[in-house]
Parts: sequence; structure tokens; C-alpha cells
Amino acid sequence: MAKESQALNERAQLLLKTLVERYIADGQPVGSRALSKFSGLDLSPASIRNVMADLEEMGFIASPHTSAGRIPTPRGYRFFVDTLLTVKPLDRIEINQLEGQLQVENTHKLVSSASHMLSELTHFAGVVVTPRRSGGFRHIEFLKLAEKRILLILVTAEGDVQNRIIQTEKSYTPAELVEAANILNQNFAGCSFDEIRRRIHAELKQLREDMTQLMSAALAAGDQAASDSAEDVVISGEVNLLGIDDLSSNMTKLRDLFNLFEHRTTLLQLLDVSSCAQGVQIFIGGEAGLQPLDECSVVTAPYEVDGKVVGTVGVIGPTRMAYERVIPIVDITAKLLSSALTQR
Amino acid sequence: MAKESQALNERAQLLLKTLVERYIADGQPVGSRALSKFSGLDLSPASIRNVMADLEEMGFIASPHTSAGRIPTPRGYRFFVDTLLTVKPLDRIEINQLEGQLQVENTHKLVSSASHMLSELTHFAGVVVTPRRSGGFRHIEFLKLAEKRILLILVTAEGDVQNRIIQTEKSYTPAELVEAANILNQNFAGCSFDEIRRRIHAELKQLREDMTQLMSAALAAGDQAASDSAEDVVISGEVNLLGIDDLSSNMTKLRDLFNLFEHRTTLLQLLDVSSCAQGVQIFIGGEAGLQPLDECSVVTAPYEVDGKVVGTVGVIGPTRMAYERVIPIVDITAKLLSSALTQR
DNA sequence: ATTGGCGCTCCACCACCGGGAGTGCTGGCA
DNA sequence: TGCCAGCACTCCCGGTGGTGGAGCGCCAAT
Repeated sequence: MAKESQALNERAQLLLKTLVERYIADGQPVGSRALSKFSGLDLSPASIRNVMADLEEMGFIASPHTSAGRIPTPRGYRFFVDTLLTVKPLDRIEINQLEGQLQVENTHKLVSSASHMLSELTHFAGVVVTPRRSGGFRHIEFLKLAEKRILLILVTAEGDVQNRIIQTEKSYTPAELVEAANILNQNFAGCSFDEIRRRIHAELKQLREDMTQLMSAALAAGDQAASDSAEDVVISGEVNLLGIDDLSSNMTKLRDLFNLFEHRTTLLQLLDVSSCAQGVQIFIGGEAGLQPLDECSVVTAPYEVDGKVVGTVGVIGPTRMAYERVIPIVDITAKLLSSALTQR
Repeated sequence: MAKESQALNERAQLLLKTLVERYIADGQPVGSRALSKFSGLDLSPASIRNVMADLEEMGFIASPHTSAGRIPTPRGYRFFVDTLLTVKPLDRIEINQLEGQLQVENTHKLVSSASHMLSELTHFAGVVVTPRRSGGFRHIEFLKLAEKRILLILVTAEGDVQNRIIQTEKSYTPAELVEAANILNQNFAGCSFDEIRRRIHAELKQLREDMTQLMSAALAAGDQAASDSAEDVVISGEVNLLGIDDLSSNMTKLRDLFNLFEHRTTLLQLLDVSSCAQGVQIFIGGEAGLQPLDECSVVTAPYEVDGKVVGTVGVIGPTRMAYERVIPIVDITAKLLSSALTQR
């Protein structure tokens, strides 16, 4: 008795494993008869029932009602993915195919194609947290659009381009704009905007009045551009979840789920957690602490550039998903994204 | 008899109008009794039934089954919006509030905030077709990211910024890059890429070999950047449609609808049609020719910059929508967008 | 320890039925 | 001629009850 409540003996583990696999495969509660057929063990349904009763007592499985088969509980899933699951990594050829699907023209395309790839491969929703930026800039440029309307172009340290229109009080000549850009580029490339602000006030008092005005407008715009291109999450293939009958039966739950998708910040918090850990991480059901996800699982993996974690990729699908397929997909996507971003 | 089949007399029109209004208001088939109460006419249900029978014969209304009230047919809706509907324009204050909600930092933000605004105000899905671009460029710039990796920054005639990374065969010095950019900016600003290509081959044979290589790489990249920022459609608030019980009852229809949203090109064709007409246009049910939309209506309006139509805004919702509210919202959004884009 | 057997429970499906809503029709009235 | 009260009819909707099947728990036998 004491032994059973602590650890599962081998037979129980095998039965739990096949039970979860069966349930994942066809979505029906699985009964003792089915289990005796598929387990490989040569046991009668009656014996299996005993084990199932134990498993139920320990909280790994549950029955929806008196006379149905059993289905895994969240705890059952957890044990399954932690210790019973065997994933087969993708082979070289598949990886190469995937690599070809990533669009490397710029960061935004790269990220959204990664997200799209995840959703296509898993038929669930793909999510990618955009790479964290360091905050500095590599290059800055002002372009006169009209009187008192200037286009600010900002190349971040990571090689992304931001742009925004700023209204000025006075109108500047193209030459002045070039001069201002030169000052910033030559003196401050690589610095954070805060730092620039400090140093401009300290060192460059000799700047002409109108110049500092332009500068501070630029810095404000730069700040804002940096902040609104802060971390964000790109989601693809939400539609796929409409087809999953586990989810689409509860219309209200489904709505909650889709509302969550619009609430980027909440999702971001969850996904950021996973960037602390290494490798693939799995959140089952409500483990993430969000009610809308209580029938979902989230499989995530951090990706990195130059060895530093800068974001997270992941898949959101029903708890009843084929983990052994999804896990390597998420894993490899994170790695492909890392390498695509690193060679810049 | 001949008369009834041609035009509706005043009484029939009034009854049709209140019937549609009632149905839009509470979604229940409306019977003769309800109609006699709400029409304002002092008629007994029995008399009303006669008129309803006529309306049914003419195809304006239909009954879901023998003993239910009547609901408008698509043709009934059409007649309603064409000749019975009275829209009340928004007042000045509301318009100003809305104007404040548009984010004018750059075109992309502008468009997506407009789309978001539409969905927020109507509680349906908002769509905006991004502005057509003229194809030329205003400014071009090369920035060296690494050996043989160059960041191409392209400012379109409309003041938007495109960027993309290009791989070169040889590595260029920063000075060479500046020179190349200067050549393009000084000689070809405002031209289309095709034109540039032609003229480069014709006039500038004296360019150094390596320069023309860089140039043609840039032109190819520019072409592609231009083409993948071609017309696109931004959709917001699809989630809202999950809450509409007219739509969410048929799970499969709902899925079709959401699939349509992912199929940008199909949607684009529909929305482009509306940019030919002037002012608000309404597609009811399958009028658009797309099955997924057969329980939906699409309300669109073109928007323009400098007097030329460059795109379309719209709302997609259930056919049973409050047109008198949605129409002015779409109208005003198109106008606000036009004016925000024009002052650049 | 394992197993066949038995009784039990619960769900899913179907058929049935009564109330309610709304219609079409008809005959009478101004 | 236009309007209206009354009536019979049709259909949907919700609740009720019965039945078959799947699966379990328990127990006695091996």
C-alpha cells in the first residue's frame, strides 16, 4: 500500500502510458477491455481494472461518469510527458525542408514565418515572442517629408528598422537633418537612448538651440519606437483550434481562449516564464494559471541569438495532443530560429 | 395584383421596415401579433397577415417553418437598406473622439488602429485594405551589417519604410554603399524600379562592374519589397464574431468564415470591388459570391489620399446587424483615414 | 495474483406527447 | 371593398420514459 502510493510499479506505468496514448489517439475514454488489448501485457480486463482503480486513487486518471472508461487527469498527463514519453527527433531531411520555409528577409518576416510554420506542422496555434532588443541603435536618419514633418528611420542594434513620423515646431533644411543624423551616428551609435539623453545634456551644450530641439524630439520618438516594438507575441493558425472538438464543444470556453489571444500581455507573461528554463517546456491545462487554458497545453522552447535567450516559440493546442510529435517540432523551430537570427 | 408585384404600397413598406427592425433587434422570427403592436398602424393581426403573405410571395420575407413568424430574406434586407433605412450621422463630438484614437505614427499603425476601431465600435470584425502604393521610391539607403550582408532601407513615395537584408557576392566598403545610394537617390528618386532598371542599362554603362552588381541586387530586393508590401488586408476583432449566435450555431460555417479570413487574396478581391464605387457599399449574404459569407453582410467604404481611392475599409458581421449604426461608422472611419493619410 | 462471472450504474438514443405560437382561411361587419 | 374575430391546423420545443450497451466493482474460484 505504502509502496503503491509513492511510486508506480512497472506494470502500472505501462498501462498508464498506453491509456494516455489511446486516449490521445481517439479521444474516447478508454476502458479495461481496450487497455487489455493494446497494452501488450497478457492480462484480463478484470486484472486491469484493479490497476486502473489504483491509478484513479492516485489521481492519474479519472472517469467522466460511473460507467465510462478512464481519461488522464492533468496529473496523469504530466507524469506521462515527464517520464513515459519517448520522442523521436525529426530527421535531417525534414529539418532542411523546414529551414527552407523560414523567410529571412527581415526579422518580422522571420518571426511570423516561424509562427506560421508551427501552426502548419502541428495544426494547432503557433506563437512566437519577438526577440528582445538591446535598446541601442546602429544607425539613425532623418528624412524631410514636408514642412515640419520628418520621417525618422531607426536601425536597431539587431538590424531591424523602425520608422515613425515626427512633427516639429520649426522646419529644418535637409542639410540640417543630415547634420543632426551625423552627430547622432558618429557619437552615439550603440548607446541606449537614456544614455544619449544624459550625454547630450552634459557634453553638447554647444549645440545650436534648434538642433537640440530636433534631437530631443528624435530621442522621444526613438524611445517610443523602441517601446512599441518591445516584446510582442505573434500568433498564427488560431483557426485550427476551431476544428478541435475538445475545444469547440464549449462555445464560451472557446471564446475565452480567443480573447486570451487578443490579450497579448497576459500571454506574454506566460511565455516569458519559459524563457528562463532550458529546452522544451510543457504547461498542461491550468498549470499556467490561466483559466482559458484549462483544456489546453502549451509547449514552448526558448530561442537565442549569440548564446543569449531572446524570446520563446511555442504551440497552443488541446491538452489531448500528440506530444511526441509537437515537442520535436517546437524544439527544432526554436533552433532554426536561433541560427537564422544569429547569422546577422 | 399587377400593382403589388411591382412596387410595395406604403403600408407594406412600413410593415416590412418594422419587421426587419424587430428582427434585427431581437433575432426572433416576428409574427403578425408583434407586428401589429410595433408598426404604429392600428391594424389587427389578421389584416397584417394578409400583407405578410403578399410580402412573402414577393420574396421579401420567409418563414423558417410553418408556424413561426417571418424573417427577412436577403432580398428583404436589400430593399430595407436601399430604401427604408434612415441612418443618423455621428455628431461632431463622437467624430473627434474617434479621430483621437487613430495612431498616426506610421502607415501600418494607422491602418491597424483604424481596423481595430471599426471592430471595437461595431463589435464585429473590422477590415482595412492597406493603401495602394505607387511603386516608386523616395529614398534608398544601404547599411553594412556584416561582411556581404547589407541592410537595404527603402522609403516609398508615400513615406513608408521597407527593409530587407541582402546577401552580396563581394563585400563593399561603407563608402561604396553610400555612393551607390547617392547615385540612386539623385538620379532615380520617384521612378519605378522597372524604369530604373531600363535606364541603368541604357545610360549608366560607365558604372563600375561591382557597382552594377550591387545595384541590380538592390533593385531585385526593392522589387520584392515593393511586391510583398503590396495590397494586403488587416483584420481585427474576428473574436467578436464568435459571440454572435447567428454565426456560432453552425460550427462548420464558422470555421469556413475564419478560414476565409486567413485567405487574404480572396477577401482582397471582394474588397477591391468596393473601391470602384463611391461611398458606403453593402454586400448582403452571398451577394459577394462567397459561400462562407452567406450569413454575413459586408459594409465597406473606399478611402482616398489626395482625391484618389487607394484602399477600402469595412466591417464584416452577421446579416442581422444594426445597419443604421454600422454604416455611419464605416463612413466616418474611411473619411478619417483619408484625411490622416492625406496630410503627409 | 489472476480471472471469469454477475449485478449495477449511467449514458446515449429514440419515440412519444402536450403546450404554445403562429398561420391560413372563412364568414360577418362597416 | 377593406377589416377583423374566430377556428382549425401545423409545426417546434421541452420534458418524459424506455431500452441497449458499455464499463465498472466486487467476489468467489483457480
